[in-house]
Amino acid sequence: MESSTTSAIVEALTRAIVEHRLHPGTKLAEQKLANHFGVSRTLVRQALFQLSQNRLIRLEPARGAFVASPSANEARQVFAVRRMLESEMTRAFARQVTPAKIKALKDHLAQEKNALAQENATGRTELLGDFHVRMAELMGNEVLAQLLGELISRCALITLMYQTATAAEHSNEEHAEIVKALAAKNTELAVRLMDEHLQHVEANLTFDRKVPTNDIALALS
Amino acid sequence: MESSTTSAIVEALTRAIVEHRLHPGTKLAEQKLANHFGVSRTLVRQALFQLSQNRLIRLEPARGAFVASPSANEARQVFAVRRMLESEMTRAFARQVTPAKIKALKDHLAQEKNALAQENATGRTELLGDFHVRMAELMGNEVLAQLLGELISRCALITLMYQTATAAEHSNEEHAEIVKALAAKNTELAVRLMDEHLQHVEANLTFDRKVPTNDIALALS
DNA sequence: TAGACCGAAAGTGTATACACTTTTTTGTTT
DNA sequence: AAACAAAAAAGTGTATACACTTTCGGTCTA
Repeated sequence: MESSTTSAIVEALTRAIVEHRLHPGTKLAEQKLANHFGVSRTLVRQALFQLSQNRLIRLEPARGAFVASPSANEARQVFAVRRMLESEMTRAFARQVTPAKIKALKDHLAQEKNALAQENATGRTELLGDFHVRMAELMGNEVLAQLLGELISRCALITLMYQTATAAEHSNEEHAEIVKALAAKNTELAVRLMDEHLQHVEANLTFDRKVPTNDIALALS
Repeated sequence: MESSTTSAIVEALTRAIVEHRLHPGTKLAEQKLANHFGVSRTLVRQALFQLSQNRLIRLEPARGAFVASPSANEARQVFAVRRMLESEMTRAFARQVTPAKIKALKDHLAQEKNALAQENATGRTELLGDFHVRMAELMGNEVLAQLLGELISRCALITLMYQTATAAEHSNEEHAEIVKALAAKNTELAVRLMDEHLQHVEANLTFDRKVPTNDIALALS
């Protein structure tokens, strides 16, 4: 419709995929997207390539782009990596914890509570993921923060698809407990809580499928 | 010169950057690259975008592509992440170790020794990095393997630039010790050795600069 | 009716064209 | 000779053109 840059297209498609307006397997034809966004295929192709790097779509040579359908197995692998990475991150965080950092995390917890009240599935999941990224940022390690962000967005599709509202609330409570342990400088408790937390999130994912629309124009409107 | 696909361009440029035929800050003009590879700018742009995702180059809007110059600070962050990730990976590996997996690692150690003898800096560094990726693969976690691969290639520029031959030999010995600890099912020893190993690698990086050529055609020839 | 074959339509992959921006060169002024 | 300005050159960003591949519909055949 209106003029858009590549990153705008990426964002629009990301939202549509992550909010399940475009469901796994849907074909994303370049010209249709180009028409919809009012740009040439050139920009659409750039956007699609970027999305394929984020694993939100998969690019098949000469066949086109399709919304990704991450497998349960991949989800398990992602969570295994997160557990490895984040338990150690928690330990490192505990070593260099300060009152200011605790405050920053508590502020985030408050935001989470807000989002939970609003019943908005997308914003909810995003903020719950951000808690983990926030920790990385507070440690001053941008590489870690970015990596974790990618990892979380990589399973966002799955998480979003299958996380229930009560599970989300549970997450918030567990985050709070982790912060409490960190504030008390109880390193090993914090590490254990983080590990268990991630196990819970993973365990709460249910791998049934729903059937959303197939129509690109409708999904993006 | 001859016809090439996008990935061929990516590889050629990667090699040139990683082997320091193209040094940090060098401008990579699209048309010049296109002429050199005998393709249109379209393919070159795709390759450049891909390289920017790998952090080997940085893309400045309307100004072009430049070979990246990773900072010492970034290198430290990358290594901090690797220590977090890989100490836990080692622990997990120890839990599910089998004779076959030990054999696979030992085979890799032999390859490393070979590469060391050949005095080839690039192949050397590549294989030393692969040891870590190999472990991830043997655990059956592709996500972990890929992530680690990215992480290692991300600091490949730095590692390659600053790692000496004796440091490389030291790495090989430390790898061997790690494998020995794993074979003996001494989990905590293996974890500690891995952590120390990464600290050693990091400590051995020296952040002085050399001054290679600036000429694209020459560097790629 | 199922399946193979053919042609049209749709779609992707690469090259090229052109507008706009940045950089370099050149000429002028102080 | 240094500083500035304007023009030219080089380069990037986006659109379009066209070749080649895949997909789809229909027809023919067993």
